[in-house]
Amino acid sequence: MSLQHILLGLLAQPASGYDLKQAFQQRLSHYWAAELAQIYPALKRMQRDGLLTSRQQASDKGPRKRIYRRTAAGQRCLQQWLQSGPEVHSDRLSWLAQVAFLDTVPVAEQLDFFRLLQAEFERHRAQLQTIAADWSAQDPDCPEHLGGNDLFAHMTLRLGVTKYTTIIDWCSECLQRLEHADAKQAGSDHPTAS
Amino acid sequence: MSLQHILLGLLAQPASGYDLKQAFQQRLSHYWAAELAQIYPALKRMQRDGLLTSRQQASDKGPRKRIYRRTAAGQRCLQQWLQSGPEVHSDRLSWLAQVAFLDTVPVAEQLDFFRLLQAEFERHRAQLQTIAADWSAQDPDCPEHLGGNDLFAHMTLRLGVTKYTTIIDWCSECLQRLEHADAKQAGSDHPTAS
DNA sequence: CAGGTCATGTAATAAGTTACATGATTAA
DNA sequence: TTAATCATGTAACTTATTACATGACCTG
Repeated sequence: MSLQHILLGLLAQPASGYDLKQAFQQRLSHYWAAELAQIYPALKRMQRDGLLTSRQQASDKGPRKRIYRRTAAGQRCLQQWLQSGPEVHSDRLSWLAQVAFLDTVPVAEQLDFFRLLQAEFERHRAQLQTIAADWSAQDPDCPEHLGGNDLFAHMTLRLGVTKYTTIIDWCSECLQRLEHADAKQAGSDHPTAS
Repeated sequence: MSLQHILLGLLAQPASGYDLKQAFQQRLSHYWAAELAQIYPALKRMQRDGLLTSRQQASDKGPRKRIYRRTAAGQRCLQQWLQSGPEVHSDRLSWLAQVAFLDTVPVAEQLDFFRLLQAEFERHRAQLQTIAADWSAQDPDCPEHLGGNDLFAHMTLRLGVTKYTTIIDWCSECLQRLEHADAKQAGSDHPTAS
């Protein structure tokens, strides 16, 4: 159950469930998502288990918040997660499963599929590049000399960009292969007048 | 619910639940996993919904199997899935979330983490490369002239290899950055005798 | 006859999503 | 005053994992 550990990680600063949801969107959106309906019960459970404490606090805007903070046990739990080595589960990439069965639709739709996929990942990459640009605008010699959490945040950002680039390039390659195969096919069906 | 659609895709040839589990391991393992405990009920439900038919059949080895095959409705359902465009959900890469919080452990463990991660993905890549090698051993001019389902199977294989390579290279980069940052840190703590 | 693989299932639990319900505060 | 945002939660449902139960058949 990684959600618990991720919440502990995000709680380096005390925060409410609502704050944490925003942190997910801002910091982890391209590799983890969580709904409020999942976050609130998780926080409650973690408090019950002694990993967190909470107290209510007036907000600058809107109603009172319930602010959570890690206990010493919460700290330990986070450390253990990180010290237990990387958690690599098998991915669930349904779009890639779709590719595996794409031979059951006509070529025109195969091409559409890859074009849509490429556009989708170009959007994803653009989002990350915007973040990266903001970052280096604020701090000119950015990739160097980053310390503490910023270093790791930058690493995850960088992997995101290169991973999306890998997929975008692969889409181009697939499109070329399909066009090539399609041309050969058309050639044998309808040989030129010669 | 992609599992249903993936099962439909795998059922290009009639197969039993047990056969399908093996197909998952052999064909989709690096981007989708499914347990028998998930497959059997899914097949039952799909038959109830008219997407599949089944009949019992003696096996060459072991007890009788229940062989499933797609109905016309099942075919249509698969086509619709593919024609509805790529299904891109946000990934859940807990190891990447771990990286995001790695500033809370000592440098030595940060290094260990990336070394383990790199080794893990090197294993993954090696698996795929074995498959790719078998493939081109059987068929010398393999990447060219592939048609039908083989073309798409080859595409997914290729993405797997390049994606793992991207991650492996990124690990090297991260290790370098950490060693560099650590050297600077050590330098300021313990300046050389000069 | 013991251990392995083939083969099919159920039960209990965990994790995640969608929909619903409530209410405060603030800016237009 | 009305829409947006802030804020917290519950209920129902779907999806996925782990553990358990059963039994046929085959090899040594």
